Amino acid sequence: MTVDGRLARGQRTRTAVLDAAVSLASANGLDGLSLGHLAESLGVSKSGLFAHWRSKEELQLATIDRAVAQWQEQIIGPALRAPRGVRRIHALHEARIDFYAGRVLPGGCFFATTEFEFNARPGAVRDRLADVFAAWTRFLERLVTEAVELGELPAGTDVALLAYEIDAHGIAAAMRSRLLDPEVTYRHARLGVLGRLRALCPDPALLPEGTS
Amino acid sequence: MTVDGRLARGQRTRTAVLDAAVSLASANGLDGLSLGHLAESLGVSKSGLFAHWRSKEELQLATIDRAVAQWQEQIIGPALRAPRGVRRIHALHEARIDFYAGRVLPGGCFFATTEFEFNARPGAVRDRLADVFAAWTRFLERLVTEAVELGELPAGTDVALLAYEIDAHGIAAAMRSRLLDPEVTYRHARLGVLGRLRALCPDPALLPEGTS
DNA sequence: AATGTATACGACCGGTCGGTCTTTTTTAGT
DNA sequence: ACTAAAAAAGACCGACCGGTCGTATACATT
Repeated sequence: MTVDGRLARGQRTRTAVLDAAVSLASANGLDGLSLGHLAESLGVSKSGLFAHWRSKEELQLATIDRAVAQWQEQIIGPALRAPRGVRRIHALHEARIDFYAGRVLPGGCFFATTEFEFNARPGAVRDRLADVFAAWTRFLERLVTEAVELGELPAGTDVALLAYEIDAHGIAAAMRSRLLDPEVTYRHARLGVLGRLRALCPDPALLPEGTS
Repeated sequence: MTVDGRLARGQRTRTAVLDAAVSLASANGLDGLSLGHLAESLGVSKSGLFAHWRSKEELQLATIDRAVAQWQEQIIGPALRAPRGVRRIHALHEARIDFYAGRVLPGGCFFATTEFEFNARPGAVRDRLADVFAAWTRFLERLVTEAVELGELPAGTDVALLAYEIDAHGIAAAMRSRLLDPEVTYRHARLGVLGRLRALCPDPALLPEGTS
């Protein structure tokens, strides 16, 4: 342990370091995350980080895992408390928008940023990101499939396409943090998926009011 | 001039360098574009680049301008050859998709990549990118406004929102080059905007067949 | 062919990066 | 209070970055 208990061994402090890493990486990217800057922002020497993670890549992987955990706690969790079907899809989407709308730091979604960085760079980080995205896609498709099975969406719904649309709308909302009108971005994110669901769902009472 | 005439002064070779810069920057980002790598890929010494551009930032700005020129030649131009209204909007969207679908290099859209990089980094490059995006948004909104004025879209259409949707669909198509199913990406990009226009346009004969 | 000039090149500079190593400080046990 | 173990700190390394400079070379003119 350290003098002031700010960091060092122990799971609690480890996640504190990773939370800072997620925050910095969301703004500057997982590569742009300099170990020196990270250490400085934590009030720690750079070499101290190497006591807990052997290399930068290992810290990057741990950072991804931490971001996934945050994602599950703050987005997946609330969505699963809504009833199955289109209401759960809608709740998930709202949770995503709230999650990013509440962010003070620029850079938008951690995963959108890192995806751009490692898109064309093979390696362990890219593989991990691919796994995360595959799981996220499967989760979205499962939610859409459930809504179809409940009769809340038409039987012929293109599950993969609708899941992609839901995802893409949220990504677009997260990525344009500065250069475009944030009010339009917000309207697009809120109304895009909602309007799509309302157009497909035969029971309008399941979704709140709103036009797209 | 050089021995083999591959580059050096003259507008033609200058644009050749910038085309290579656009290509590399699309994959690795405008910052990740190392002057050493760019020079090596062109068979030129790094210092030779500084004879034509004083600094990396100046070359980055020139690269942006070159990408804009490519954009106008290959996307804006074909779209303007289509009749005003929803058909022009659709033609523009098709040209974008074809443009990126034909790319062999990964990384997707040059502007999407660079936007992520310079989103939160003030400077001349960010300002230039902001200008490009503002002009692009104005162009899209003008196309939508024209379609409304022609009666091909409802009078109450939310121009800014629809323009944003058209843009976001294309961005989403360009960005997910590796980690997600490209076939779904393509379907989403093709059918998303088309379905949106068909839902809004009272005259279905103006648009090709297709479901979303 | 000789010469003057423009130009491309290799070497080099300061700075930052990820990563290692040695030293110093702090903690825990007796 | 003394010692041993653990850990944080800081100096340091090689590699790479953007950028500069002196030099060698190839061209154009006469």
